[in-house]
Parts: sequence; C-alpha cells; structure tokens
Amino acid sequence: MDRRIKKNQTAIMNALIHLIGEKDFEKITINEIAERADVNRGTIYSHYSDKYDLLDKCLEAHLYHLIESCSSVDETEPYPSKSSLLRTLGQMEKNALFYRNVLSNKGIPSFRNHLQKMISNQVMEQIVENNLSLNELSKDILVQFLSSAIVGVIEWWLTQPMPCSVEEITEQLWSLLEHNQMILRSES
Amino acid sequence: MDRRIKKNQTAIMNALIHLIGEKDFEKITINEIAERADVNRGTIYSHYSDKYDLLDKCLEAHLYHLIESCSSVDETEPYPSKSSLLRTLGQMEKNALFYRNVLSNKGIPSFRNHLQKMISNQVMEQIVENNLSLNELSKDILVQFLSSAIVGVIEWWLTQPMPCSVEEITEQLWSLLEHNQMILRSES
DNA sequence: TCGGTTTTGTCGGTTTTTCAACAGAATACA
DNA sequence: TGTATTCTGTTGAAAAACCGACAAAACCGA
Repeated sequence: MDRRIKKNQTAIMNALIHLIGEKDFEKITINEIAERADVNRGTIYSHYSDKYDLLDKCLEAHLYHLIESCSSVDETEPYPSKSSLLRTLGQMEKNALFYRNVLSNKGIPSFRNHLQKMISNQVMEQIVENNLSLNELSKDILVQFLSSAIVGVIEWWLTQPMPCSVEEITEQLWSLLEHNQMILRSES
Repeated sequence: MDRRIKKNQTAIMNALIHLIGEKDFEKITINEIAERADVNRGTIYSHYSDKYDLLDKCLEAHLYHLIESCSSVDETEPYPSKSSLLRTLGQMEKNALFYRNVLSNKGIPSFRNHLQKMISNQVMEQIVENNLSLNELSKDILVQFLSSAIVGVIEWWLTQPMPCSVEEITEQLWSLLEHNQMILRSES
C-alpha cells in the first residue's frame, strides 16, 4: 500500500482513538479529527464516507491488531497458551483508554458485539480442534457461555480502576479456562 | 508551509538525528535515512541536495530550537536568567545523544563552531546591553573567553557519563557567569 | 423560533510524494 | 584485481494530499 495512505490512515485512526478517550463519540467532529491527525479534512473523506464509517474501520483495525497479538509468535508455541493470552491482554492494557471508552455504557455498543464475535470464533475453533463430542446445541451454548465469560472479565478488568495487573488477570482467567476444558474432557 | 513538507522534513531530520546517535555520520546512507523516516528516497533529494546539505539544515534547525528554548517565556522574565539557562540545558539533555555525537571528537566539527558562534552572539548582546565601557579588543576577548568557557562546560557535561543533573550544572555555570559579570561591573 | 455560527460533504486546480527505472560511482569481497 | 552488490542522484508518469471555496445541514444561544 502507498506509504502516504498508510501514514495518513494510522494518523487519522490514532486521532479518533485518542479523542474517544477524551470525549463522547457523538461530540467529536470531523474537523477535530483532521486537526488532531494533522491532515486535511478532505483526506478523511477520501478514505471514509463519514464519521461512522471511520469508526467502523477503526474498530475493525483494532480487532485485527488484537487477533495478531494473540496469534502464536512461532510454530513451536502451542495455541492457545497462557502467554498468548498475556500478550492479548497486554495489548488491550496498552490501549486501555480506548477499550475502556468503547466498552463503557456510553461507549460503542457494537464494539462489544464485534469483540465477542471474535472471541466466539476462537472458542469455536478450539472446540472443533479438540474434537469434543457435543451436539450442535450444546456446542453453541458452550461457545456463548465461554465467550460471554471472557468478555465480561475483560470488561470488568478494564472498567474498574486498575483492579489488578495484567499478569494476575491472565493467571486467573487462564486457570478458569483450563478448569472448564478439563470438565469438558472428562464429560466426553 | 504545506503540511506534507513540514511533516516529511521533520521525519527526515529526526531520522538523521537518531542515526547520528547510533553510528558515524559518514557511514550513514541516504537509503537508511529514507527508510527510517518512512519516506521515499526521492523526497529527500527534493528538499536537500545531498547528505551534507541535509546535515547543515538539520544542525541549523537544532540550533534554532535551542535559541527558541532559551528565549524568555514572557515579557516579565528577565533575560538571561537562571531559568532560561536551565531550559536550554534541559533541551540539550533531551537530545543528549544527538549533541554528544555531534560534539564528540569524531562528530561534526562545524557544529561546535556554529554553537559557539550562537553563544558568542548572545554574550555580545549582553555586553552591549549592559553598556560596559570596554574597547573593541577587550570586548572581543571577553566574548571569546566566555563563549569558549560555556561551550566547554556544556561539552564536558554531555560527553562525560552523566557527571551531574541539569539543575546542578545550571547552578554551577550560572554562578560562574554571575561572578564574571560582577568582576566586570566593578572594573568599569 | 429566529439568526448566526459551525459542521458537513463535495469539488477542481495545484503541489507534493510516490514508485520504478536508470546509469554511473562507490564499496565490499573473494 | 576483478566482479558483484550497494548507493547515488535523476527522471517521468501516476497517485495522493493539499487548499480554498461552496451550498446545504445541523447546531446553538438569545
């Protein structure tokens, strides 16, 4: 991709992310975003049809980075692993302001859905890979159960004023997930 | 100035500054600078005729920032003052890597001259303003004396491995300068 | 509710940057 | 020393971003 496009798009998205960290999304204007990104207003319109389109693409990009961060660093590393979970949560902590704001009550409701959908896919993948003998209904319920739990914990962790470190939350969440996996193995 | 020019020029200069902090200037290639700045190689040539021209402009810009940093923040502040000296040395400390490298033996010999010239001007200005009754020769010698001393102390401070904090060096240097001023006043 | 201000989305002309290609110079290395 | 690789400086065409201006929409305070 052209160097100019890449640089401007990241500048624009960063500007929006930081602004979301400061004020309600509805109160943010394209002018502000352009000014913050140090980019001509027209440039924003050349990439995004409007504020909401920009938000969409921005959330998408964030989720993409999130997925990247949790994928294995090399082939030898098993997946999922505690360290991949740590990387992912670390990534979220780095942009805590952003995630806190989009996940909060007055945030971006659709983001929670996107995030959960993403996690659902990962969970489903694991279930299929582990060859757990479950019928369709139980499988769907399990996916819903685990993904809700994970998103809920993440949301709590980010929204509360620093309840614990990344390492701690990773440890706890990972052991809960391991526990659930054991239950399933014993049942099947 | 066009937004694109401004952004690219600062990116290019920052790239060079950081590279100077890492390796000998002669070993640095235009390709490296372009890569580091995330800019097309041709863009560099559109602003600077070659590596040396870029270095010149870069040093110039640095000195300009230095002058800006030492000028008074408002009209009420006297000049020069201990706090203006502190700001200036603080600015140099922030880019310690850069200044260390350009001032070092294998650095950029011309930079030392530029810096001293700049300081000479400031010193001369002070002498004129204070209306010290000195003949031309004594004036020139005094300027040379003080500016050499100042540059020498700065060089020593930056080159040695952290001999003392900005506050300390400011305190010491300022009192030396004050002392010299008193001598002059009593003589005239 | 009115009138003034701000924001939005779009446009056309201009400037800058990008990319790819080039030949020649310099450098590395075997 | 000769060869291969990298670096340099330049070019031209295409893409992108710039700026300023515009009318319409949205917003805001009196």
